[in-house]
Amino acid sequence: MTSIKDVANLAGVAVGTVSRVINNSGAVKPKTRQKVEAAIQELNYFPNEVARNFKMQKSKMVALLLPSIWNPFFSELAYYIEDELDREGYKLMLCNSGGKPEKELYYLDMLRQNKVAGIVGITYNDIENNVSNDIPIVSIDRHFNKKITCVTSDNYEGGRLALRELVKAGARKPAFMGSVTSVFSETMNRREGFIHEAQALGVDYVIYEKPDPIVDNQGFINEFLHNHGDADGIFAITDMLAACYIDQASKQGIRVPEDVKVIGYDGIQDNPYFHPILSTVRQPVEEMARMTIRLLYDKIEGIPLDKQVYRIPVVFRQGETT
Amino acid sequence: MTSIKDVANLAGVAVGTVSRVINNSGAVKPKTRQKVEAAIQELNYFPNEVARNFKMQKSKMVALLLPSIWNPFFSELAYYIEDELDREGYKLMLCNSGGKPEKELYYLDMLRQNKVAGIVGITYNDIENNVSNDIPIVSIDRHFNKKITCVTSDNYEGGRLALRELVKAGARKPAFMGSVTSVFSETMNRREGFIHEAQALGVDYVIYEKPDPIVDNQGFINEFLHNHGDADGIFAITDMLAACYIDQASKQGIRVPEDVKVIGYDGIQDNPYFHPILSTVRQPVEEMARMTIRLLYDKIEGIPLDKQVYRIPVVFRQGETT
DNA sequence: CATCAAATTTGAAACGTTTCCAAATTAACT
DNA sequence: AGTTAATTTGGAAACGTTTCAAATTTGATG
Repeated sequence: MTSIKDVANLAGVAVGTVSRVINNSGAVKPKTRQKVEAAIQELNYFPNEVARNFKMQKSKMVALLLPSIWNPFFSELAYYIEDELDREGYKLMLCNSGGKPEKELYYLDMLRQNKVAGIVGITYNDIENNVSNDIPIVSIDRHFNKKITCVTSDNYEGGRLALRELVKAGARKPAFMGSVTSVFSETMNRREGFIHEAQALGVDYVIYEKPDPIVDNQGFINEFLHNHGDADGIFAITDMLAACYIDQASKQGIRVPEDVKVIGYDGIQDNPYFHPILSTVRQPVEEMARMTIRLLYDKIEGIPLDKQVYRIPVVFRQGETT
Repeated sequence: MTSIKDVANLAGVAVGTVSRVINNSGAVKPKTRQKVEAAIQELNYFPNEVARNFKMQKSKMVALLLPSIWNPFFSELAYYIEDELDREGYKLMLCNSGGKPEKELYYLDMLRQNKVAGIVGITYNDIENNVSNDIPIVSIDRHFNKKITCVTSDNYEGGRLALRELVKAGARKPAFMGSVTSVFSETMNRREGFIHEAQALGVDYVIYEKPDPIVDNQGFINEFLHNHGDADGIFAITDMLAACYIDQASKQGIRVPEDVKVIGYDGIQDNPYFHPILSTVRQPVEEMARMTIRLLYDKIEGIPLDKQVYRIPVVFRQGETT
């Protein structure tokens, strides 16, 4: 492989000079620059990025650690994250943890060994103590501590919004359906918003939860239908759960939205060719992704951030289920 | 950062010895090994992977170059590819090209500079000439030349299968709906299989194509409906197109499957909560992903492959649209 | 205990950059 | 032209690892 040394020889200059030409650093006489550039052309030389990373002790690689890229919400997020990273010449490394704590730690270790510039983490367990201080992290939807900045949709307002929309659509006894998430998860606030708004409006409501992650959605939903057949509105903590509910409910002859109104959360239906089109609280995925990366840039450059948690407004998107 | 030298000092041995302990290469006396391991423990040392990559002039990084991870077919593929890579300690770098030739070339250049171990490419234009020989590539669904091995579903059989299923479901005049793909694209064979099977069975058929990629699906479909209102079976080249057709057709009062039978290709509906559940030719995504990576491993290790194109059987999956 | 082969260890070179100081050249004034 | 200041260039050191030839230790054998 042709190296900077070959270029220097051919151009009749020192390696340092070639380096300065390549990086536009330091002063170089126009004539010298020309010679060097000619040599680069002739040898079809391109800098060895690996050597550079090594020398600089840092790389332009950012890792995205999430449960599964297969999940449509995450794949949309990953799309925008990669796009935003590319704008500054950063590269994206993808790590599927499956939500398993041991795999999350395994990847965290690996990323440290590989000296990535930063990490975007969507993790299931508390990684606060397993993370070295010298690698910037921004997490999505998980708030651990000062060290790890968090970007999230405004879950609390989302919960309130969902409750209001259910009531507006005619529900008299709305139910929250979801999982008991860890105290670190910001998604917990969806439930809080729901509850507080129900109380503020004086509406009767139901809370139904299962440990996270829910493995047996169907069983969970059937149990709910058995115990709370009187609920006439559902706020499901994710679109997937909402869709699953509708599927199960229809098997029992329950019609949506005639008998029960349903609202999900996420807004994963990008191409609304499939039905029912969910009424949902749409997360501003693109904005979240870009903000995450820009905050990560700040951390990489050592710029102090003014907040620990950045909440981005959500909007209600009307579908066919309310 | 603590380096191999610190470990060597603490353990009272030479750096070479530490290296041999870490890599299990060469002979090391048990007693020495113990001393070294103790030192590693005490210093909490872990090898600098970047330095290693540099010295070895290769990394365990594989790039996945595709139009958009947002596309559910690709995100499933990416999931399995990452999983298979991780089994051998390889890492995945994700590159969204948007299907734009210039972006594909830009990424290819970048990957070369970064000395990735290999590339999985799902590209829109012919990258044959823009790729150096020293970096192994396996492509999915695109067959350029000897240099680039191709993994694909058995598109030809998939086309035949779709035609047969449409006829079996009662269609008298089935239509193929898709895009005129480049000659390099293996997906072209879906059309060929469709045509040949129709001819073999003596069935009347329609071929309707638009340049790839189709930007205005709706316009394309409406044009089709206008020109070929008599077609009573549709084989759409992707599930997305099938779903879009059904959506448009229903707006014109056409019922599926009563009036028209529809079959897609891909099998993207992993969680069939949404309707209609498409009848489709399911690509064996997991198998394709794993085979792709194993072939890439062979290429990385210089093992010659016996074929240029590896075709994996498809199956028909009955949904609600036939 | 002397010898020799095998096993183990040492330490320097190399990988391709960037960076920094010193040296050399050029430019700007008297 | 001579002096000084500013600009440009040269080249070595350093980053953390692996590898390899040479040196040393070990252990068996006579």
